[in-house]
Amino acid sequence: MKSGGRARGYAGTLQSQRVTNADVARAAGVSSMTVSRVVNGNGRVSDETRERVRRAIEELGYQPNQLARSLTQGRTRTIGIVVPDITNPFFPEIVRGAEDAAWEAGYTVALANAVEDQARERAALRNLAGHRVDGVVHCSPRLPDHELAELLTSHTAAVLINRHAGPAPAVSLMVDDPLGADIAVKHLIGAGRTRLVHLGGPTRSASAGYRRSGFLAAAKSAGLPVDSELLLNCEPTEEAGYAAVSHLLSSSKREFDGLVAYNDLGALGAINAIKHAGLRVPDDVAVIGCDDIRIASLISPSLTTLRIEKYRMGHLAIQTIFELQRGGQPTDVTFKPELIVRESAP
Amino acid sequence: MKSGGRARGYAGTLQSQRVTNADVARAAGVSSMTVSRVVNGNGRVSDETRERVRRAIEELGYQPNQLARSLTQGRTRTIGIVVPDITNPFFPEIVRGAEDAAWEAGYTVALANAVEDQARERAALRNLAGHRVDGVVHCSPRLPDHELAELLTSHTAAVLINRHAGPAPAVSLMVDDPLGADIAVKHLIGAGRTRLVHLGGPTRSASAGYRRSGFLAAAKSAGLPVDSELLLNCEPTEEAGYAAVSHLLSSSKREFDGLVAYNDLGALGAINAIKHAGLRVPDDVAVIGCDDIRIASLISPSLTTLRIEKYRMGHLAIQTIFELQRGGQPTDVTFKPELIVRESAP
DNA sequence: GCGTTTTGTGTTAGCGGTAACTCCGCGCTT
DNA sequence: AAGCGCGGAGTTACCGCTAACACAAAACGC
Repeated sequence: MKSGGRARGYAGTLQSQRVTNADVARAAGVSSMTVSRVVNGNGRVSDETRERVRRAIEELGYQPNQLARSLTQGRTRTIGIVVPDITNPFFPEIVRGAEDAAWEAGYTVALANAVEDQARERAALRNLAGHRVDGVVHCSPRLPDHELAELLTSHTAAVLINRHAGPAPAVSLMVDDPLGADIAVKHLIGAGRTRLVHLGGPTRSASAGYRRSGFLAAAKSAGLPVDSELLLNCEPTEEAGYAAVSHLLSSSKREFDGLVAYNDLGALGAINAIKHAGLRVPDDVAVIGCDDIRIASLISPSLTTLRIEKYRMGHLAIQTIFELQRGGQPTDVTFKPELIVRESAP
Repeated sequence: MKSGGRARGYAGTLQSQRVTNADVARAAGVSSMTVSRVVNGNGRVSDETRERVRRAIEELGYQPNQLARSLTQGRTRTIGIVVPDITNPFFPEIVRGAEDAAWEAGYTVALANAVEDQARERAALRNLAGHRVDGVVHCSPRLPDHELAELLTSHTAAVLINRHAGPAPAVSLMVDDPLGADIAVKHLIGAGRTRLVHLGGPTRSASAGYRRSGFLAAAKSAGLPVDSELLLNCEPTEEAGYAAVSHLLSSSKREFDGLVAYNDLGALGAINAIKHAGLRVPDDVAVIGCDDIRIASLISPSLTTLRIEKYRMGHLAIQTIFELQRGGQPTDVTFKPELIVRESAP
């Protein structure tokens, strides 16, 4: 990086003084109440006056102050979204779905990254509450149950993604992890694989827990022995997956022919580690991921994975917030994962 | 997707009545001004009183209303970020960098997707202005110069990423596209490639324009003839890149041995199209992308590409906003791309 | 023609904070 | 003893907007 270009003064930008309701009123020769009525389209205003006000608004470039509006109306038309890390490709689609839904309803989205750091996650939730967001969508919360519950009580509406609400006053949008694990394990067994590795996610992630127990249950019900040394845990990244599987391969316990990963990123790391060790995917080890992020279909071998409807989850999350605002009692929703068979586990 | 789970009443969540400044004051037996002073840590308050107020805040779970605060102070401690599409892997890193920088300073981020739709981009900018964000970071704006300039005047501070400000009152953070194109073209020539395709981005994207002219200039200075039929344009997605290159391959003009893409996603599509046509990368066609998104190193063949420091751009964007707030005159900054040589163009 | 509604608009009072000023009492000069 | 400075509060007004009520003029009913 290097600096270049020219300096830019800002004198011209500092709006001499923000145009207010009252300015418009003065210009149009009416009271500010009338302006408010025109802007919000409620109350009675004669056509003639409305036109005059409209023109004044136009000329002055009046832009209602949402802060003041929110203060009187008791709602901000803003919704907070908390994600562990927006650079994890699982989340942008959720956020996009959420933003689209919010947008359709004239709402704004405030985004916070928890950064796999409980303190920041906590602070983010508090901060959003301070900003009086009308609701929060919290993706894959890492906070312990009781703390999460307490923090959510200061929000008017909350939706959790990938986490049971437990004691928390929230609606949950879940993925059917046991089902997903069952599908994955059965698929591998169907392909003749019998020694399976489970590459799990971070232990503080609830969904990592759900997926691991789903894996164990599925293996058990299929009559497959599970070697505890083949149960790994790592951060949800390619690097961590690579490291974990490399380590396993370099140990004595390198005999396995199938691997189920917590997420696609980890699966990618696993595949690279396996290749690096001179083994082939899927010939020596078949790999199944989870999430179906974009990249899954683009790598080679392309990744067999459990597809999760991320966009729809995000979209539904916002609509659920709205439903809560209306006083409705939306129920938890569980999304069924779908196995997308590609090359890594045909 | 299927519905399940239990209904959740919200009776317990609706905070009976939000705790205000005045409530705390009453509980502590002081005036609300004193509460304010304790919260903000300014003004004089005796240790004893401070302690009393602290306790009251704690007990009541008081959370200052940022709206009211913003209204009196004339700033929101919120910054808006507009991106074309958060699901394009180029942007999450920028957003993450920005959010981290904002976070460090106690700021909140409001996110808007322009969705490759000018109307929505416009509306997003207006909406953020209505929310009185203290500044906007606008990534790859697609709006025409004059309109962009006008919309930005209603913001107190603006930083553009990947776009020259032109008449707009904003600071720009740019990538040195001519340099990047030059590096890419020279690299291909160095590898003996002489017939190059340029897979450009959307025509309404400014950076697409910069990169195309950079490509043309580089080719010219290298004495390479440029066939206009080898100059393509497409949306910045894998699908579009695939389609564009497939189309080219199925036409008569299929003789080319190198390709420079507007972005990595397009490059991926191109590679898949080339493979699909029975050709090999890099043997028959060498491909160079741009951005160095995560996936670039994970696919096969791994992608040679121009690395852009996305996180740092996002981080710097926010710091530049702060600098503008302080009345500074930050200059435009140009980031130098770095060629990361991988398998697709060794 | 005189109440009664309807219509169009203004007035008032906050929403929850904080800036700016005021006020009181005490110790310290001189 | 009068004056001053200062620590530690409280008062007032206002940020920009809107809910709720008030009220005059016009339209209506019989």
